[in-house]
Amino acid sequence: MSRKPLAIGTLSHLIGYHLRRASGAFALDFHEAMAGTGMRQVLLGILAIVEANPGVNQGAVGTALGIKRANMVALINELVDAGLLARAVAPDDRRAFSLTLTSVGRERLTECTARIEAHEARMLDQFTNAERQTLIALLARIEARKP
Amino acid sequence: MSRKPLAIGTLSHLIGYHLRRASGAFALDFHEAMAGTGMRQVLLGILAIVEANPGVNQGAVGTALGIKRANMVALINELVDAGLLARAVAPDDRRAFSLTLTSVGRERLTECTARIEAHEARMLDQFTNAERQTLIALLARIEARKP
DNA sequence: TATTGTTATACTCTATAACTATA
DNA sequence: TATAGTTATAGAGTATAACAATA
Repeated sequence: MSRKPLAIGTLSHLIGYHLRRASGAFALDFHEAMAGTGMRQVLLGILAIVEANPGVNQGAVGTALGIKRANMVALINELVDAGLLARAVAPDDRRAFSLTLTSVGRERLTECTARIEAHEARMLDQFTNAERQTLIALLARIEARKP
Repeated sequence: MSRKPLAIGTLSHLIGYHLRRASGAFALDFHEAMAGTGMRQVLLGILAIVEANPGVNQGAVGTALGIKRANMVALINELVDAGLLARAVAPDDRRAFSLTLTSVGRERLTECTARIEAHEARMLDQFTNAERQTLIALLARIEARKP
């Protein structure tokens, strides 16, 4: 017995609401796409940043992804324990950790990237390339707001 | 000592990543905008749905917002305890609860809606009306994907 | 003094399974 | 049997404060 969808009232014209719902839909499908890999959105985000910036400091990765220092610790431990990330004292600053991908980490990232591409293609199969570019450009302007 | 922003590598062309970041930026500013009201995104979402559908069932609200039945219980309790929501046994189905806003709930929603409008205006001050419409339309198509 | 990473902690959101009462 | 709401519980994300080592 299916019921007709409810009116969402004031929410309908709020960008924040639609962002929340769309982001949630992506997160759900992402989670399914990663089944069996043990990887999550945050962890892949970290691996991607380290791949693009080999030797980067732990704190800088957190800043780039909007993750607080205190919360980075457990995440990095998880990736190091899984053998995906190598952590070394930074040569120029003995307080800091310099992060690099291990070869296993590189492989894992490649496998997962393939899954992510499929997931994105599935979620956006009704979108033209122009629409995707438009969407990314609009979202990037929102992110660019100073925190 | 500010450092230059890192390269985000593969993430840059992923809609899912940008949705996550943009949604997070909105959530953060929303949270600040609600300081002192005790209201959160989910709670306002519920109030807005009930306002638009007086007498609606608890479960239907959850379905509309993507909240699991089990998680609705505490949220509705919170709103009822705060005197914002009235919960009555549904006249046509004694298993279900029929929800309506109290007068206090209506006032609270009005106050918060004003804050939310200001928050949206602040987040989107660089966007034209056309761009906002485009963004909402694109996001709505993502949400529309069957769960 | 300020910064990097750490620990401890708490709150919110989300997910699952088993229960009750009604239908 | 199926559905509406409930309880209990666990995992994940996020926030703050206080600390050690280093700058």
